[in-house]
Amino acid sequence: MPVPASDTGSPPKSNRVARRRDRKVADILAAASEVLAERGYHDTNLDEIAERIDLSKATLYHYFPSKETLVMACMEAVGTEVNGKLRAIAADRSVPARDRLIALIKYQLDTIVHRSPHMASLFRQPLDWPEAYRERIRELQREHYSIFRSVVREGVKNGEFHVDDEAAAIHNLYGGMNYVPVWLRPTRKKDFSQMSQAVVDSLLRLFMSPGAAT
Amino acid sequence: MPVPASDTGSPPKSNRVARRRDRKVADILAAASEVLAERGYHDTNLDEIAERIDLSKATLYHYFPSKETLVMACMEAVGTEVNGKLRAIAADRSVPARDRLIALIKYQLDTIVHRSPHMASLFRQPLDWPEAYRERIRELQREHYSIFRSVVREGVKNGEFHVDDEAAAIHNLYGGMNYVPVWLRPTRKKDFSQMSQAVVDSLLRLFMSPGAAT
Amino acid sequence: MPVPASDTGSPPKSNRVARRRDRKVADILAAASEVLAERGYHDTNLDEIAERIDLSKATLYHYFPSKETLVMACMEAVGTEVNGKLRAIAADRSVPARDRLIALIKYQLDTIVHRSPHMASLFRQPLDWPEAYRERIRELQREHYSIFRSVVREGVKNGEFHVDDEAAAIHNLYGGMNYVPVWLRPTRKKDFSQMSQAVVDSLLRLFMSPGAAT
Amino acid sequence: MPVPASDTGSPPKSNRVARRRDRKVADILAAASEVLAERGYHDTNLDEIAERIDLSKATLYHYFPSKETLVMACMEAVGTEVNGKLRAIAADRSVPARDRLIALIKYQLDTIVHRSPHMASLFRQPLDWPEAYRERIRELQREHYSIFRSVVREGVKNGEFHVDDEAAAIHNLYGGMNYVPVWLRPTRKKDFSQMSQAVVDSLLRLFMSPGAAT
DNA sequence: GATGAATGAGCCTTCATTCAT
DNA sequence: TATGAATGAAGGCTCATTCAT
Repeated sequence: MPVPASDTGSPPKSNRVARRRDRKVADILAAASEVLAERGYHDTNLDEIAERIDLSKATLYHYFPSKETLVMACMEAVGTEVNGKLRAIAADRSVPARDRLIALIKYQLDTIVHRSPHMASLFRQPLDWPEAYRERIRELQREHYSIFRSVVREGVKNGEFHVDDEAAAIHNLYGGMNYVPVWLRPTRKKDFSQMSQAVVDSLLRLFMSPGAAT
Repeated sequence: MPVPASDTGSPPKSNRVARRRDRKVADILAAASEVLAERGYHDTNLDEIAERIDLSKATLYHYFPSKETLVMACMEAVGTEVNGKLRAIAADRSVPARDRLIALIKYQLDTIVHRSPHMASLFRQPLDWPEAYRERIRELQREHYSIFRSVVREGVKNGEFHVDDEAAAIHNLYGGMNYVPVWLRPTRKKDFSQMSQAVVDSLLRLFMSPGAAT
Repeated sequence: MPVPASDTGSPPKSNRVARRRDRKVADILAAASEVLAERGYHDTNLDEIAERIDLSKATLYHYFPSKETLVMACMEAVGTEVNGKLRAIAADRSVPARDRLIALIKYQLDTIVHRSPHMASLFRQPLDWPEAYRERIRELQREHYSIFRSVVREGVKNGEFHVDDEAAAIHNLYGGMNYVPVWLRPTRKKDFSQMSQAVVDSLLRLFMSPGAAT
Repeated sequence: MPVPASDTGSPPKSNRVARRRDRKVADILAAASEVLAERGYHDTNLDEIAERIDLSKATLYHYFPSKETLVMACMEAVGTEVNGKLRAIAADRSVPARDRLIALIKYQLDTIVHRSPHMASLFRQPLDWPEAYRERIRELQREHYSIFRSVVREGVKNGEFHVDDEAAAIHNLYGGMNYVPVWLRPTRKKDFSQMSQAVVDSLLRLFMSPGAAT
């Protein structure tokens, strides 16, 4: 009674192995992101990541050739996921630009608050990384940025938005959206989610021409 | 004999000594701030600070009992200076709130860009420090924040500004003002100074009720 | 049924298996020798050897119980091969001792240069190995040495050679023959092959009584 | 009663400190050379060096910025000392070239045997070092080589020596002189010193035209 | 037999901090 | 006051070896 017809030599095994490996990689990435989010890049050490998933530090090197690579993988994961979600939101032209922008902002706020601002700050800090990584990060940032910009532009084009200086407006949008005073976070998560709507409303003013100041 | 009348005997010497010591402390603080601004907290080590002022690392410990203390002193210096300047601007009630707010924003933008965002990020990163320092930093931040808030409130009170949610508006003001993507800074200093006015104009919309959207 | 008469039942299979195993062992040995020759002992790791023959590192342990054993096997292979060839050359008494010595030297020079001096240096470096291996290496060296010595002795006996101190002469022969400044090798392969004849000629002087010095 | 005229401010202290430092550096160098000689480069670790002179490993970094630098310093020390001594021997033109060559060889033999062949092998192994160090090592080697060559040339010029191919002759001289089968060394130190004269005599044949072969 | 996974032990290096002078 | 010297603790990385599948 040999092997069922549906199964063939190595592929199945290879599949299983690959799946198992992928799961492990995902676990590591999750743990690493967690620690990274809690401690920031410099205070994150491989021992802690390893310990969280009950692995030896050396084993991490079975999956990632360096700390840098591991961290970069975390950023890649977060970056592509976030950009993907944002792109999906931005792409639905049946929704008014304003509403899409609101959705984008809310998603971003949620991401920042829940994934922790540390993760976000990884994208802004000039770590001494190999140029290849730097470039990839910039790429992810440009992508992220361009999603917001595209919706803003559509809004401007169809009269939903009015800006004097698009770059400045988006700069401020970015700042407001990503501003999370890390110090306060642990004790004020609730406040932030409550403030969420108010923050969004306020940010929208950046894209509306001001009325009379009385 | 330029000794203060109230002191006799050793105090005169003590005075000179104190002056000398204060100058040294100032030198150290300046060097430390410089390195901190250039490299960021984690890439700053005492050797480099000491070397810049031609001092031995061990000597630093005559003036500051720990790296934490030294860095904290830098933050204290910057924080009180900035807060002082801002307070002076905010205090002049002869100037319309709007103009004062503009001045505050511009000063803050300049500070961020010229003192380097690294210094600013020190105030946002959750270093693993003793609670006493953490509290002092929060205090400086609250002070800083309250200056902006006071001017905003005045503006609201006298009808210059209109906000739906003061906290949200100031949050966004803060974000926009402090947002400096560290990655891009070195190559885009010019852009930032050029953008300065546009950013200010855009931020002001946060405090003006939006007009008709078409 | 190509089974040897003496074996029955499982042995046939065992035979094939053994052959297969032997071939694999040979492959591994070849790869290991290659890496050893390229990188030297300390810069050779099992991963690289395994990779070259498209095998898992763990699999190496099916054939060799340790890195030491594997390296020793390489040395055994090289040692016995070289000693075998040399012995064959030395054994042909129809050839004058002098010509045989020349052939021996040339063969050794070729071996050093082509198999790389790294391989040769394995025989000279005092690796922290179990005494058993050390002893085996000494044995191979003694064997190697004795081949040269035997030809030299024959030459001395039949008047082809003249030496004052056989041991010293052979020592110097050895040194000259095995001396390959590793640093220079990659860029000077040509020089070495060109120098080959000159080196041999020079070495022969060790075995000829000097003429008048003026 | 202030300071004696002969003593001035910092220099004396600086002198003492420098002396103390120099002594320590010398101690470290000695210990490092010892370990290097016993174990070879790859099996030498900083812990052992530090331990031998009762220092913390971290302290070594007070004197040498890296393992490489420390090892290089050892080589520099040995290289310059040996070259210096050899140069002194070679320079005395009142002595026949032949006698000077004998002295050179004997000094080199002694050096190899007493400082251990490991030290010598450092000069021949292609460690993965920064090019700057590689170049310096080559320089020391060239210097060393040129000393022997210069004496040989003088000998050839004044008829003391006869060679067919100078390069080949020196190559063999080098090989014979530096050939010390490390494996055997610990047990045969005596043999080597006894053989010393015989080896020298044998090597001299490289520089004398062979007489009739009977 | 083959291999992915896991790891302990070890190594080089950094750095804030202490201390004797 | 000033500093050279010293160090413990920690961190990133490598590698031969083991083991379950």
